Amino acid sequence: MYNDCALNCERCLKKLCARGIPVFAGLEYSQLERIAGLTEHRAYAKGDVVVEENSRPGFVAIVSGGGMKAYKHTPDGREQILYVFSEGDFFGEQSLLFDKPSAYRVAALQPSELCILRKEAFRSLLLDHPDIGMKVIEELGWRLEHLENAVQNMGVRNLEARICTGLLELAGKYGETVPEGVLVHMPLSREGFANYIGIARETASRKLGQLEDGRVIKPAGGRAILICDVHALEAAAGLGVSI
Amino acid sequence: MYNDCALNCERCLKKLCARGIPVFAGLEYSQLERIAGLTEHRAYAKGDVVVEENSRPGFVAIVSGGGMKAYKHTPDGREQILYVFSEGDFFGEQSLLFDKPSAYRVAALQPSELCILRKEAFRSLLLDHPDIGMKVIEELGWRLEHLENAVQNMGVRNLEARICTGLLELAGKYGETVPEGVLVHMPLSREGFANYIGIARETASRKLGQLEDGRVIKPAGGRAILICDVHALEAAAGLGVSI
DNA sequence: CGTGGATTTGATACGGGTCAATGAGGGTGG
DNA sequence: CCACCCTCATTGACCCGTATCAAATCCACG
Repeated sequence: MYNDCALNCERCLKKLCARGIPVFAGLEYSQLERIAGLTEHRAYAKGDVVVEENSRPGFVAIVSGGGMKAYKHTPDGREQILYVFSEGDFFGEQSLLFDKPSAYRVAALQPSELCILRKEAFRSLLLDHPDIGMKVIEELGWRLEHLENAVQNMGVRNLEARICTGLLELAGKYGETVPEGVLVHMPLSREGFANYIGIARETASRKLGQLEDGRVIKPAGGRAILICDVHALEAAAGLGVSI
Repeated sequence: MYNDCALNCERCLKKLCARGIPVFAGLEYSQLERIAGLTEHRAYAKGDVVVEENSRPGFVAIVSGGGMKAYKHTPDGREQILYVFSEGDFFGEQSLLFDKPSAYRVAALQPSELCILRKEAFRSLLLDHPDIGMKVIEELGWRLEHLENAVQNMGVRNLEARICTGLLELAGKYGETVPEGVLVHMPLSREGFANYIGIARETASRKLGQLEDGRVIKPAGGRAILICDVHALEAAAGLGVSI
């Protein structure tokens, strides 16, 4: 399932500092050292399940490398991706205050590393550092907004708007501005992307093909996509999402 | 837009006590008195808009009577209901820690009353009563779970499952057990219900008609619906939601 | 260079949206 | 007290959009 990781605390600590993990932003180096001392490090291979739906993980995990998908699945195998987590994101918020079972499964999209804080450790951190609590609440607020948008997308908006919104959303997190436009390093396969926006894999292919024909996007090797015409994409997305 | 309400604090205080508003559960009577002193009371008529999408309300509101819907709407008039708030629920969490614009509009479903706490007042309450903060986080956790389920419903589940899940969900909040089954006092019109689960009004009618034919539900006057066969409904809902 | 998985493309079916007409309440005014 | 009207809900017919099934092609990796 997972390997106790060979990463030493020093490396993790560097990461905590260097990457500016949001929930720990603003803490002193010495405080980060203390946190690093509390964390356990685990590495996962692609496909490994980190948290099972309805289980009580008992820890809060911060992604220190790679990426994770959080998804719900039906008995007939259809999966709906709720979140994509990458470096600096955390999950396991169910363990934060009261032990609620996780509403979703979390699995690694790539070989990944996690910093794990057992719930007791995280709670004691919260007591000592109210800032962290604030950051957590802020993050939950963003997560709510993300889902509120997702519900609207799936409820009342057409396929094209959903694709474009999904692309722009991922561009915001995984995109880099280059002279030709915005280069998005997609964390998800086509199938994953389809499961993220709630459409069929084939349909995602088709519509992305149309966007290519319209010179709005261009494949850029591997999973990368170059958004050539951001404005067209935003117009098609229709409302309220910008990179 | 709204009338400063003739309710006196005494009545509001009684409500705070009597209804056991979740976020204030566990507080002393004297503390509730202090809160009542901080609140402002407003009454709204059906259809009144309380918070506009993208506005910064600057307050946290607790529903003390009636009901509210929170929804997003597209330029072409389609609306997606995200939450239904009734007595004891709160909204305006965007003002909690940082002034984020509201991601949705809130409007009264019926003549309603709100207890309004300006953000400064609520923040000072949070400082004095960490319990309230915990309750707020807990509530946000439930709200996340609600949306996570909604996203799955809209993404990968068929119409019947969505209707049944929606009915069961509302039954949990607005249902009372009677000898014949569960009597649900629907807070939403047919159109509202359709907008809540993300389908067309007509389709909702049709499928509810089929459920009546199958003796699963029965109209019970006005908007009320009697669920005769809870098990059948749960089976059709398919997964994970129980009253 | 070969193999297997992922992606794209094509053809078809059908769920559910849309439009249009009818029907049921419930409040209002005569 | 009844009739009317306005709103909301139901019912039916139709058709578009998207899922599904099937096959071809691409691509990464050994």
